[in-house]
Amino acid sequence: MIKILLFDDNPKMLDSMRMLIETSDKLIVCGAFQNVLHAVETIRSLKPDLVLMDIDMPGLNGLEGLKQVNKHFPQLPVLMLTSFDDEEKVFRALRNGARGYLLKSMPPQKILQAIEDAYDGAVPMSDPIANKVLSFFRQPSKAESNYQLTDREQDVLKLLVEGKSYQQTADELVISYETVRTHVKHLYQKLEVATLAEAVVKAVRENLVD
Amino acid sequence: MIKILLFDDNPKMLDSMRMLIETSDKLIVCGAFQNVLHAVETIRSLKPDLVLMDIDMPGLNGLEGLKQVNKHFPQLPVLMLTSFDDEEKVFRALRNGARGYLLKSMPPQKILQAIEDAYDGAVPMSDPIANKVLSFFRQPSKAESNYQLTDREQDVLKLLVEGKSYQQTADELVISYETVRTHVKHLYQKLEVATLAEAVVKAVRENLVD
DNA sequence: TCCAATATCCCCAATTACGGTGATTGCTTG
DNA sequence: CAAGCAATCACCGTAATTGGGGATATTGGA
Repeated sequence: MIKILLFDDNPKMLDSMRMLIETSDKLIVCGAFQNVLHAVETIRSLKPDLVLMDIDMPGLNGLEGLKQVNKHFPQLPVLMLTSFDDEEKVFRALRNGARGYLLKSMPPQKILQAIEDAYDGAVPMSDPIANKVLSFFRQPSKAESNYQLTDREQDVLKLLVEGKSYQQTADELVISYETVRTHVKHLYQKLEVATLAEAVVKAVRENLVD
Repeated sequence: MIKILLFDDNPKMLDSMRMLIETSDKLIVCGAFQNVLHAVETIRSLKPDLVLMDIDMPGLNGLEGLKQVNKHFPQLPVLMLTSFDDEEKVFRALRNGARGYLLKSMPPQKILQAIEDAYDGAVPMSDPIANKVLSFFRQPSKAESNYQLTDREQDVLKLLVEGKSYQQTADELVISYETVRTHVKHLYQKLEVATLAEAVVKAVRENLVD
């Protein structure tokens, strides 16, 4: 049996979550509270296997609760549960040690599954949340957006970033040294730099290559 | 029916994946290839609903394939499939538009579920992968520098990262060209690199200077 | 069809970086 | 005090880069 501890400022939500959870024969609610004021002591005495926490609570909110819990019990998985997929809160929660992030709009069966999965080491996230996380990764890759580097120029830049010399780059791309030089000249123009060091720094900082 | 296109250099893996997938009555394999050379044309003609791609392929590898596919068909979900959870590759894949990242060690039923989920807009990731992503958020990659760079070495490195030449660096620090060279030699030893480009790339990637 | 962009290749000359082997000074620590 | 380290400087020779020219071939559009 997985012992669950609930935090949600809304008593109705607390009740319906409790009922939902107890439809599962693997899960049991070991406590349910409307605030996180005594979360740490509560956890110490109830020893839950997992915490389900609403992020939008008045007073000491879910994020603070998460931080405290994570500080004292870094191994205890905390699932955040909320009605809105506020991007800012999602990332703050993940930064502060949340094990997953669920939307209340998720189908009840999926929520139960997510709890079990989280207990088993998974990182359950509602689809919209997972996609936000994904787009977070995609965003920094603004390659080919500004500088209009050609495919070949990117090939050359990539190898130079890896520390290859012009000659090594030429060999690897099976072109002549002089051709590499030409591409480099163009790269310097486009990137508005004058040395290899500047070029590779810019490439790394702005994720121009992968 | 969800049409799946497979890419994997290992023909046995290709076969077993095909068999696995066709045990599902919602999925069908519309093509299976050992390389990604003609991925774009293949997709144009077969019109798959989802692509399953091995990331470790010789020649044109999975990452390149992913990039090409994503460039031409940004809406087409691509699931990366691999044997090893190489952190670097995981993040590159996510940056380059992968819809999810699965380990071949995942239970077959979970893989099928992951494919369906991905098609429905989810971002399936094997547990170890999801946890890597989580830890990425928790620790904003502060590579603990135990390279033991001295103050002066850091001064020099900083200026080189800014694109200065040895001579410019010497002028700026009011030391001789030869002294800069000495510091650089030490930097190369400590950072275990052999060229300026490698050194500055490492410095930027690991936040060795500010 | 012509033009622009891309990719390829070449030469010359100047500058810069690299590897190795030194040395001197001053400061810290056992 | 001796040993170690950081910081400074020097010489030699080789390798690599940069900046200035110019050239040809192919391709996809206007």
